[in-house]
Amino acid sequence: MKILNKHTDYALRALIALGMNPGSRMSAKALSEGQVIPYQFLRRILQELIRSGLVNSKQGVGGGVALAVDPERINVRDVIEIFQGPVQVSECMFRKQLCSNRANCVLRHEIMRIEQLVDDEFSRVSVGKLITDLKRVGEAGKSRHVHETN
Amino acid sequence: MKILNKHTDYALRALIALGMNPGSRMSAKALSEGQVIPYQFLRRILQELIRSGLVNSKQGVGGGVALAVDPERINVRDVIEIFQGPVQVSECMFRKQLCSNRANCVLRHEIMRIEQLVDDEFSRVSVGKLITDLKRVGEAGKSRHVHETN
DNA sequence: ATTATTTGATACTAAATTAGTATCAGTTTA
DNA sequence: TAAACTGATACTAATTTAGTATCAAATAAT
Ligand code: FES
Ligand code: FES
Repeated sequence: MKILNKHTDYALRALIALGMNPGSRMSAKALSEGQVIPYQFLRRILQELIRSGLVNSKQGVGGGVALAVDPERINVRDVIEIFQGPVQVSECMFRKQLCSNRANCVLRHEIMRIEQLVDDEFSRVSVGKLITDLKRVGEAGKSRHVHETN
Repeated sequence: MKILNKHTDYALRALIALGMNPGSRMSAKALSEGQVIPYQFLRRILQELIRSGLVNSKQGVGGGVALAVDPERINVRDVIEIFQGPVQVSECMFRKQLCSNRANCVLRHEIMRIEQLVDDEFSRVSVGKLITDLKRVGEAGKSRHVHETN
């Protein structure tokens, strides 16, 4: 049961990389090589991040993408939502009118509670926090990359 | 981002149905009709529940499945684990030795925290609790079915 | 102006997972 | 011995996720 998919994972890595040296504009190519993410795949992910307003872009030589908002104000929840839709544990479909008392459904109720909890927790983790933590650890540890799912 | 898949969902519905009238043994056919779950699919799900020890089975006429353990001692986490594996938000693969300080990875750390939280919460929801709640609500509401994902 | 570098838009393929179906052998009861 | 069951297992279909490819348009440097 995996919660983050590659889109989300790569997006987070890219955002963190962009936030590491503030104000930096990086090309998809550079990011792809730095974070070891398939170029074309990353391109599409970046395009979504641009559409969502989290990063801005500039075409042409010397162009690339940069954070459009303070990394403190980007949280993991946002990114999950962009690539995987809102957290929802399960959803009743009223399939063929069978579910006549959705409002009273206990399982649904419990599940929504947990769903909310997960949502809140992911909201609490900002890219900014990840960056500052990474930097602090980096002082000692010295590793370049960011994170790798699978 | 859906957390429960159909296997888990149907399994839970079956377990709840079995627990509703204690000691009852029901055939896959009856369960399938009662809960509106595709018969052959449910059969395989039940077979897994049997293997896992949560229910026992009896072959032949009048046979079927029944809960093997107290519904209070079956929780949603158990069922998720059977059908979707352990909760794991994401996992570092050490792909090509790039991830040299997994232990210090901040994203991983945060994610494991949330993972643990989700796990704990699902552990807290027992089939028994769902049943008693359902019964209480059922007094008033009067609906037959259990829950429906999608 | 021309060329190299970059994103924008979008279509496509491949792999993996999830959902669902089918079949036949063996057990139990009537 | 027939009917109602589960056990085991193989199979197909649908959906989602992951990844590739292409071409147009923008920008900057030469
Ligand atoms: S990148 Fe490997 S553990 Fe985070
Ligand atoms: S079954 Fe419809 S809400 Fe639970």
